[in-house]
Amino acid sequence: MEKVEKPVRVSARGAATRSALLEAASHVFRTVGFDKAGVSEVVAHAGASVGSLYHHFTGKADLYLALYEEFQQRQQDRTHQAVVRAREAGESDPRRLMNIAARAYLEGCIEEREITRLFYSGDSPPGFEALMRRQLREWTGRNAALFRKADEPVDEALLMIVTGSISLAATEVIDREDREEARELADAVVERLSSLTPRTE
Amino acid sequence: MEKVEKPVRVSARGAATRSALLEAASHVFRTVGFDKAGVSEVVAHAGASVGSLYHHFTGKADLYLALYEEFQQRQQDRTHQAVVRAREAGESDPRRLMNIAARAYLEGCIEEREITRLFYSGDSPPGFEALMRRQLREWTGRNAALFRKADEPVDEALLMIVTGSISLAATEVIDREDREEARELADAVVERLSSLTPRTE
DNA sequence: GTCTATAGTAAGATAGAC
DNA sequence: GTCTATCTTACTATAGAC
Repeated sequence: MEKVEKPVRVSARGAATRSALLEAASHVFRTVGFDKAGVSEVVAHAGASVGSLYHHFTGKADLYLALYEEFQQRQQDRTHQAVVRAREAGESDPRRLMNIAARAYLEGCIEEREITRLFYSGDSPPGFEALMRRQLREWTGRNAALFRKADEPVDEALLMIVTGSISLAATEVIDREDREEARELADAVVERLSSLTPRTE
Repeated sequence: MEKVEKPVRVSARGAATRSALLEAASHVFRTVGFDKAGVSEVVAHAGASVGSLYHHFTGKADLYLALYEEFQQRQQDRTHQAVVRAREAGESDPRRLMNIAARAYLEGCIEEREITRLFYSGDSPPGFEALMRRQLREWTGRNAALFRKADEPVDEALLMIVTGSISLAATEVIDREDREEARELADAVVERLSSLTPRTE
């Protein structure tokens, strides 16, 4: 089966409107939350109209999901690059690589904490929680791959512990106003995890 | 300031209606989800009317929250009793007690997995996610108290790891159709956690 | 005090002109 | 591609019978 190319937007005006809508949605959602946010507020901030919004997106929820997809892509790039760099530096232990990826993910949350708060707030369109759970499982899958790549047996329970810990840590670090404080917390959790992971049974 | 007694419902018919509404809401929410569920569907299943609903509850969200409060109370009873029983059996190690409480919580999720799925689905009224996070922090606080009670320093990172792991484990065990399989998963995670917790640094 | 029937209201979604 | 005006849906509130 062949991958169908997504129709690339060519109109300069169209792209600008779409971009402005995303920017406005990001601002409004972060300010008043997804549920309370009105479509009219978003288009007002974007200097566009309701009809425009429904031309570029299928609705309010779609706008939210587009913001999340962009964020998720950036996060995946960050963690992927961190692992690649570590590998190039000679690291090959799957547990260490997993922790490096986890730390990079948390760093991304801290750097983009404003928008991250939105996604972890629970104020999201219906079905978003399920989407996040799927992504979390994919992440677990990629971590399992690190073990297989190193010809080590996959420690399912450990994967769940690491994944769960990082999820909770993410919600905690974005609550810290001071970024340095947030980094200390992230370091502490990852450090503690890495001090636990070497254990074999 | 004085605690005001909640007015106890005296009318037999009223109590029955309220009960029927909760039962119906539980069924409808689990079937079609909170968002998609209509107030009219709920009252139809309950054999009541919309006005009745608004007499007993402030709205659809209140109905959901009432169901959650009942669930949460049962869960707290379970974990509390598990800890009390363990203490009576001579257990005093805060790490073991924490794990016993965690296992009891997961057992409750498995026993009531249908309703638990609803609360962990993310399809909830606005603000519910924030409520769950508060409760999670309270749980962490009670675990911290176990350490203080035993005159041991509180290991913050460990608390976060245990809390995060159990949260994720909860979402996983309720997905298992087979309860025995779910119990094995719960055992594995708690087992792995307890094999890690004795570590001191 | 409890319920039925009905109206109000707000906001997301759509149609069709430009 | 963009916009204005309109529609629809479903939660919310209330009047009044029992």
